[in-house]
Amino acid sequence: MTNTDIDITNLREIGAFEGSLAQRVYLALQEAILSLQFLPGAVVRKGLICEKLGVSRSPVSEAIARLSNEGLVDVVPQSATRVAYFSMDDIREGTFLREALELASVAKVARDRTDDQMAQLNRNVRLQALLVEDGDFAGFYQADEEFHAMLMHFTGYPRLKTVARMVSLQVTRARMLLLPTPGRSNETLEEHQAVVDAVRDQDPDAAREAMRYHLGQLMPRIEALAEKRPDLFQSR
Amino acid sequence: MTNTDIDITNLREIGAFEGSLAQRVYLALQEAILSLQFLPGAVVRKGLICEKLGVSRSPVSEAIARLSNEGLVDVVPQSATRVAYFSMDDIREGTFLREALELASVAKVARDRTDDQMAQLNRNVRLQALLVEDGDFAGFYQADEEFHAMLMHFTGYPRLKTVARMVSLQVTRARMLLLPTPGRSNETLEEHQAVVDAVRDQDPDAAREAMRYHLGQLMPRIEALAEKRPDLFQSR
DNA sequence: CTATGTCAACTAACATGTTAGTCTACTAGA
DNA sequence: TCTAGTAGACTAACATGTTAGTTGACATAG
Repeated sequence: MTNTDIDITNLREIGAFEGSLAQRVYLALQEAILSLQFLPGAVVRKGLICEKLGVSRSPVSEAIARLSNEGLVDVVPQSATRVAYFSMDDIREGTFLREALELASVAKVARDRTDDQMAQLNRNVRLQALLVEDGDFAGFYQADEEFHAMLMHFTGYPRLKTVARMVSLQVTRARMLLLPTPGRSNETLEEHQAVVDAVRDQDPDAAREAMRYHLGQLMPRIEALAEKRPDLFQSR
Repeated sequence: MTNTDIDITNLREIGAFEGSLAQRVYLALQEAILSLQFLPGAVVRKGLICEKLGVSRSPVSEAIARLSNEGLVDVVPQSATRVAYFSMDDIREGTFLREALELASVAKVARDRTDDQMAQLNRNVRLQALLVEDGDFAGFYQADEEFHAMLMHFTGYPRLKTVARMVSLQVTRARMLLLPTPGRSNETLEEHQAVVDAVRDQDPDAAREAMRYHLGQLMPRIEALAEKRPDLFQSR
């Protein structure tokens, strides 16, 4: 049982974010949790955060309420708040929900896509190829995220991206532990290309299957990880 | 432009709910909004709610923050909070998201179902048949909700039901305006039966299609409604 | 040495006071 | 009469004070 506090120095100043104080505190905390600068089990102290960020407890409370709602922290009423442990159950569920949304999206986009959207997808994938060639992993990661965001954007449903992000936050956090695997970028790129090909052909079923295969590559790698870092996981 | 306040008398006392004060206030307000006792465009006044429910502004603020997150109210910073208007865009998006989750769920359940789960589904559908026979619309509505909740529960993913509910809150609210249509209960029952049959046969594709057809019946009826009650809708 | 009961310290939850941004209504000018 | 500017009232957002529930350490009994 870790009884450690969070390392408050790993919290970015709220000046780096936009919106209301509550929103900025929320973003700062979320970033620290997702990037594992706040480790699972660490106690989140409102007082410390207020002091560090120079705000009162109100916006911090609202931020923590949201994080709790997303399952990134566990609140014990009248007692304490801790950074949530990883849970294979949560990750599996997040993967399922994410897949459901992502498959429905790509199928719809394959049906309804415009030529302009097709051009944007092509451009993104060609960018990915360049980044792989250069060995720019960080850049590739970002282009990867953009690829998926782009598909969701093309559905015309603005909340979709937010919902997809929310349901798979635990998965996102787990991904942070995954080191770049040799050759994986190349495979990822090919999988993305297969999705784009199916969208180009306006073949919803093929697009679904290509995306399903692509997404299916993640879970086994996370499961392998759970073996290596049991300290971060919680059976409950 | 309606400038009316909400009718505070239509708010149930928080004694009727469980959990923290914030949670109870949230449930009370959500109920009033979903049941259209609070009409779109009405101004939600914190002061009035505090007075009526006998709590301070803190729990009310947290409740409103959650409702805002779900899109049931629109908050104008430093100014006012209003009950959100209906929006066909939101409803269409909610329908899409709900369908994505529901189809993935029913397909999974069709694959993995146990005999015990099958028995529960059969029992529910038989109950529905009885309620239709008796013309008990309220009871049928509830059994309908339970049917869908049951399928999601059988996936083994506990958050699924919550997420599905959240993304389709606008749809739920719109459904409240739909009066029971003669003969529709019978059709609904048949559609549910088709889903159960496919699950019984452990045929994921058939289950998906049966569910897709079933869910597809709702949207046209809501669109018809938008014509009749333009006062509740907002183009934006 | 282990189990159990008590108590003090700490925290989330709640209440209330304060600030600053927005809307509206009124006024003045065209 | 209509527009534009302005001031005042009102509200959400934020700060701070208060309450009550949980936890965990320590002592005491078995």
